[in-house]
Amino acid sequence: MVRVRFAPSPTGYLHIGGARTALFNWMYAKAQGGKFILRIEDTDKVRSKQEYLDEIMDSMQWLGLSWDEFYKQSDRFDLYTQYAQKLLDEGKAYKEVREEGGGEAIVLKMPEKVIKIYDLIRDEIVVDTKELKDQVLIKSDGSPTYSFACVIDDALMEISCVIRGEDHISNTPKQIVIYEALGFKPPKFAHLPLILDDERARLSKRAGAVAVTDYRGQGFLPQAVVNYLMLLGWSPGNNQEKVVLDNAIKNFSIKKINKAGAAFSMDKLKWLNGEYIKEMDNAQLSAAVTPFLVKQWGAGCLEGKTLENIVQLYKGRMSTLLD
RNA sequence: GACCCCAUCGUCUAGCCUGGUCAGGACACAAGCUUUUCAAGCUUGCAGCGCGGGUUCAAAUCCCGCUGGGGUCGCCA
Repeated sequence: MVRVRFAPSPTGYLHIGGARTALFNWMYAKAQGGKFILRIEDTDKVRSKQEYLDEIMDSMQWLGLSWDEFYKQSDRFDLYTQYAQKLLDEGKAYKEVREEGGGEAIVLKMPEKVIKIYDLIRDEIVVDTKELKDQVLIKSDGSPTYSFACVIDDALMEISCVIRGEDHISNTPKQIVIYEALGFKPPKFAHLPLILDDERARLSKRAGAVAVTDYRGQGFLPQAVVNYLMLLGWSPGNNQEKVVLDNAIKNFSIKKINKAGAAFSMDKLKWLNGEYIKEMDNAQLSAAVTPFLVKQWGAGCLEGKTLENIVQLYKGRMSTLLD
């Protein structure tokens, strides 16, 4: 049974890179007849915010990425503490008193060995634990660290393949050590290439829109965003650009995902969006455009047939609903 | 800096695994057609295997090195 998850932390809005990670997980689950799990990694009590959680779920729904199961790590703190205690009892971890502020953290001893990661996209990645330090499992405030909670949840939720961004490659070996200490079998991994801006640097705010909601606000259709995102690092083959989602799912294969980072192109997204706009009928398009008109000019400025006629006129030249 | 990942047109990519098709498509760009004009549409064009060594009759494709880019080095996730 294929079980995959998307695990955002509600410390910010859902950005376009996260959205693609979610999309690939979702497509893989659909393609394999598996389950797609949304797990909120809200172990950082200070930075996690309800408004971000709402925005993340809202963005995913807008994109059509529905989940089969839902969990929040903040509901599961007892579990993490239990497993940490177990490692303590087995002598695999030790307590460490924090110099400032006090409090005891639980830290995993790093064994000496060579770790092999099996990555579906990159094949085998080998790392010597000599490169790694002992890992904090439970912070001195009692909350689990990212890696510890992540490993326990992935194991307990029986995640078959962890599909996440390439920025997580370097903490994969640390996590494998935790799996082994706990006696869990590590899942498969697939590390997605990162989405870069037009200067090939990591996507950041100055590159324009980053949040999924920004694209929504700028008049992009969810189908276009989804279509564009799946083309970043993957191709359905046979020279298709405008992809029917069901066909894409049918053709989806993790092994065909690219290894190299992909630069985000607003031009191509706009073109795709225009293509989707052209195929909408006037009534649909009028309805889609109305919220933007209301926002700009107030309610009731254009309605019914008049709007449909105008929309008909402009359909060919629009690349976003804002136009 | 250390460790890890990566490398096909400006950009996204097909091709790479199982060497032998003028390296294919798309966005952008340019020109033309069409159009009262602008878009759209159609046609055409421009443009690429980072470099150097191997292996081979033959390398974008396999191997090594270099260069370049990216990622990670938190009691953040």
